[in-house]
Amino acid sequence: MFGILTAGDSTLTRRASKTRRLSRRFYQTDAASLAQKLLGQFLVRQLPGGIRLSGRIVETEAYLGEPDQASHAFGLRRTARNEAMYAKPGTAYVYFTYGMHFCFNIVCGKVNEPLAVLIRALEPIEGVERMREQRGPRIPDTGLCSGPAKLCQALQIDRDLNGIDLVSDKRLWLERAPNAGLDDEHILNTPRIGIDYAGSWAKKPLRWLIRGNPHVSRG
DNA sequence: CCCGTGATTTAT
DNA sequence: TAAATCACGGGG
Repeated sequence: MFGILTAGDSTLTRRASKTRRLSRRFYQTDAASLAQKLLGQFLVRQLPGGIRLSGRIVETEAYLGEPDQASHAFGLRRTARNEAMYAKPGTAYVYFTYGMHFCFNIVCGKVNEPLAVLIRALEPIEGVERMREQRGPRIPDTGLCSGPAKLCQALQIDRDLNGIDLVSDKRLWLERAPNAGLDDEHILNTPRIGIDYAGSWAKKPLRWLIRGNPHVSRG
């Protein structure tokens, strides 16, 4: 208690973060648009004990719901697992897969319109040493959050955060970055990863990444 | 390339 | 109830 504050945890930083949090309006759009708008923005995790972790979003994928064979909500499939996809824009959809991994998505569009953006990679910014404790002591910065399950492990995102509102929750939210809103020349658009089963939808270019960024899951 | 891993979904 | 699936990651 009453310890010296580190630079990253300063009162100034925390006050600024309040005014920069992304609002409901930001998420009220289609998944492809949101996926691009998210590049360069900050994902922030507040841990119990006051530790703040954050990263800059460098890779995203859009999942388009009803018509999208790769979406958990394909054909408006609605189950206990994907219920959060039908909630309001700005809701977190966190799911568990392969018996050991979590993935984090941001719901967009409108209520009952199950659109989402998968966050696939971050450039670690705050709390890098804490992330290394979560992920492994020898992992380089470029490997800490370079995949959808890696970033969940690094930021301690699990099923407890499924369904939370990113506009108001105290544990996880997004912040507007000063220099986000990248020009097209700095963005690469490719097919999505790991959805070979999705027929013609497997080929659609619904993945976006910051060109040349070393923190992405694959070049 | 292979395979761990177990919740979730889908088929009987 | 049983079988198949899986928006992954780590190790050859």
